[in-house]
Amino acid sequence: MSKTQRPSNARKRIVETAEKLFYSEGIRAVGIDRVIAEAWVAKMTLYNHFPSKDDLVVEVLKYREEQFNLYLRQRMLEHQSQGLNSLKAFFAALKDWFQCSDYRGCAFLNALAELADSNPTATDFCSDHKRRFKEQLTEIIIESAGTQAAAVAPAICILVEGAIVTAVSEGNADAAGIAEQAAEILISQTK
Amino acid sequence: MSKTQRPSNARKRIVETAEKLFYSEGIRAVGIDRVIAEAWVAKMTLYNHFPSKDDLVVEVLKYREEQFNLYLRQRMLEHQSQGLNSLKAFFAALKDWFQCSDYRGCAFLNALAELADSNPTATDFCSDHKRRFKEQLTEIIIESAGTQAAAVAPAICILVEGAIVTAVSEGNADAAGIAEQAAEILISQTK
DNA sequence: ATATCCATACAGACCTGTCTGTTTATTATA
DNA sequence: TATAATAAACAGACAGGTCTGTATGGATAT
Repeated sequence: MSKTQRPSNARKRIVETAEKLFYSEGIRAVGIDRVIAEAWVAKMTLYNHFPSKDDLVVEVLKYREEQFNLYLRQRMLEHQSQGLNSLKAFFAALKDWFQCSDYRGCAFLNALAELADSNPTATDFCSDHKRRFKEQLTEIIIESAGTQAAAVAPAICILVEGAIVTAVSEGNADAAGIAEQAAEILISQTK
Repeated sequence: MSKTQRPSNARKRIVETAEKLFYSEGIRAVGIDRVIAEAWVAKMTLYNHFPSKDDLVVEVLKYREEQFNLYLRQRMLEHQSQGLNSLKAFFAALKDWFQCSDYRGCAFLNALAELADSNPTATDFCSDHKRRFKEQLTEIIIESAGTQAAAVAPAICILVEGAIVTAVSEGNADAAGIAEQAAEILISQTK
């Protein structure tokens, strides 16, 4: 435990800056020098907090998961307060995300794509994230459509993953609405 | 046009080797030296055929599309000869693909993820590929389920994209069957 | 005899990670 | 309250390696 600033200010700046750069330009495309320059931090400060870039990447992914969950939850609450059930609110939040100017798909799928086997801790975390995301989405489905709807939860999760990547390749947010309509049809089949 | 070997043997080896390495380890993760070493080619031979690595990447993606189309078509024909209609044959071929030992998702989505804006020609080609893929799949859907099924073609395309990435993050081919079931439900709704 | 290909060295930039030493700010002690 | 000790961050040079791309010269084959 440090005695000066407990959650070190520099460390926070490093993670936030790296998250932004890694997501927007790619992990391999961004060097340590870029991170320390834009975080206004000395190189040794970074290496005092993180043993290596690979370790920084893992911390950045953990931070990204937290921030992403916060973002999605907050957007969902917004839409739920306007009368949408939790599943509709989820898809509305998904569309909000797709429409962000800096949207570049799922950070964890991107990391899986570019890191391959070079950073197993990071890629394992990405797979774990996807499992957690699937569980959360399944709960949302059950909450707004009943337990019998759990039968189509895996299919809806696949729809959501497909919408995420389609929004990237097509450059628009149309996939959110299409996936939502399909999800509703699948759910209606379980009743 | 060269007068010795028209479709130069060295060029072919370069593209095939680069395709294999880029797909399995990532484009940025593989340097030119790796490519020339494993292709048994001199560095100048590579740079005589391709002005830069970015240009090689584009050629590799074009080659990948050809090879992928050949693979999928061939697998589909195999399954169609066993009595499956074209859509069922498509999903069976998709599952075959997922089960390849070297499966690492869609090369074009992976390239979009790691190249970002650093190679616009390549990323444009990836988006174009996805558009072509969507058109082909739509034709398959119409062929095996009728023109009215075209209404759910965009949703089925999203299911397929989702299955492709889910097969990566989950490390198995289950998503193929789940996506297929969902696609059948969506199609049955159009009748 | 012309073009392709091979082998190798090289330039210059960039990469991760280390080292040294200075500054700053908080904490402990006199 | 003044001072010493401690810890964190800063600045910047540096090592060793890898990257892309170029240059040179010799081998091979049509």
